[in-house]
Parts: sequence; structure tokens; C-alpha cells
Amino acid sequence: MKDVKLTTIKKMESLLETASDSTRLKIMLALLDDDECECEECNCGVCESLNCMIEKCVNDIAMEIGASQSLVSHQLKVLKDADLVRTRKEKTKVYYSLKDRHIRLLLGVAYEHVMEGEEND
Amino acid sequence: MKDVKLTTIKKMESLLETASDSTRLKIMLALLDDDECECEECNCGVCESLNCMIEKCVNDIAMEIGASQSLVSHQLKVLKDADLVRTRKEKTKVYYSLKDRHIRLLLGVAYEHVMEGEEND
DNA sequence: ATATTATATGAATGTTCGTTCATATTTGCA
DNA sequence: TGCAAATATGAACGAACATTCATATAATAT
Repeated sequence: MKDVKLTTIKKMESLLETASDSTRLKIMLALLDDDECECEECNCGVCESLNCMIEKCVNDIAMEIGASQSLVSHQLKVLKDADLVRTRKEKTKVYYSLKDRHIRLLLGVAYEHVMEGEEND
Repeated sequence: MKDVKLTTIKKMESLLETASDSTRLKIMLALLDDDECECEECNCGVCESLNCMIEKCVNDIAMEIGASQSLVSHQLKVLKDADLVRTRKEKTKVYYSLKDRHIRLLLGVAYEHVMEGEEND
């Protein structure tokens, strides 16, 4: 992974920066919720199956993570602009879901790193 | 991955925030350089073998990424404080290397996400 | 001891970012 | 047409952060 182009680094920076906020992490974790997933491979929330593509509307997310509607909407826009989530409109509601498996993997790796604490390689 | 504790989210935020900076990304990518790695599993720079644990001293990193010594030292401290790199002293030099495989995985996932561009799941 | 090399640190600066509050926009329905 | 629900947006404020410059510390060798 040497000679990575500057534009690539900038995109990586953007991706990680977007993910590195408590509010946005709470939102993404809410969208990672695997309550209804029934696939066998599913463990620790980092399931790569489409079954795990939970989608939730703005107000539900706000309620779930205990944040204001305005804040959640603002941060969802940040996530959307950075391509971490996708949207689907239905009547007056807008349903958000994680964009792809890389986002789930990113959350999974970060989660596992934190969980394993101070252990080394 | 529901009901993630707030302290866990804060730690994830810290990890991602630390990783989400161009200078620090350049530093970490320099430490991910797999030029000398000879293991078979090694591909795309996200090798999990210890062979890939490249270590480099501050000035070499500064030269390689084209940044000032002061900046690199500052950012290495940030990386060290957040536990993304480890150090080894030898005479007057301090050798830095990535902390563990989670950091390599994190870089790899971010890299792949950027590389795959606009493709979806 | 002194000079030299390597690294770390502190202060200062400009910028970016998260959050709140108030308000606007959009869509469905009576 | 008008009301209500859901979401989006703009301004403003304070806090956090990356970088630079100058300087300090640490370790080695002559």
C-alpha cells in the first residue's frame, strides 16, 4: 500500500472523519441493529448479508439515540454527503440505511479494536 | 451491535478521529508499507502477518511523507496517545510501528471503500 | 565538557466543526 | 385550500484541532 495518491488519502480522511463523531456513530450503530436478522453468518453485528440492512426514519433514530430531530437531520446529511448512508423516501418519511458493507466493516473493526482493549497482536 | 455503551462509542470516536487526518494517514500508510514482506497471504497491504510490522524513525517518516519533523513528531504523539502506534527506542532514534492488526484492517477497509468508489453492496 | 543528531514540546494562529434554536420546505390528507 | 407531520436548513456560538515557529530535552560521540 505504498504510493497511495493524495486524492485517495483525502477520501480516506473524509470517510474516517465522517465516521468519527459520537452522534454519527450512534446513528450508524442504530442502523446496524441486527435484531431482525436471521442469517447464520450473523454475529457481532458485522453481518455482510443484505438482511442486516436495517432502515429507519429520522424521528425514530432521534428517539432511539436520544438526540434532537434537528441534530439527527444535520448529521444524517453529513453521512449522506459523505456517502455513508443511503435514503429511501416513502410518503412523508425518509428512511436511512448504511450504504454498503464497507461501512459495516469499518464499524466492526473499530468496535472490535475497542473491545479487545490493550491486547496486542 | 445494539446497546453499545457510551464509553465504547467514545472510544470508537477517539480511534476514528485519530485516524481521520491526512498527515496521520500518511504516517500510518508509511508504516504499512509492505515492500519487505514475503509472506504468502500478503496482498493489498492489509497483511495480518507480523512480517508486515514495518518500523521507521521519525525523521525517515518525515522525509518520506514530505512533512516537517515537528509536525510528524506532534502527530506521532497523537497516534501514540490514542494507541494506534507503538514505539521502540534505539540509541538516539525512536522507531514507530502500527500497534496491531486492527489498525491495518481499519486502513485496509477505508482504502478499499475509497477504491471501490460508487459501487454499492 | 561540548558539539551534534534525533526527537519532543509549548505557544500562537486560523480554521473547522458540533450543537442549538428558530424557521423553512415538503408531502399527504381532510 | 389549508392543516399537520416529517424532515431540512441557516445563522450563531463555543470548542477543538492542525500547523508553524521557536526552543527544549535526550543521547551519542569526539
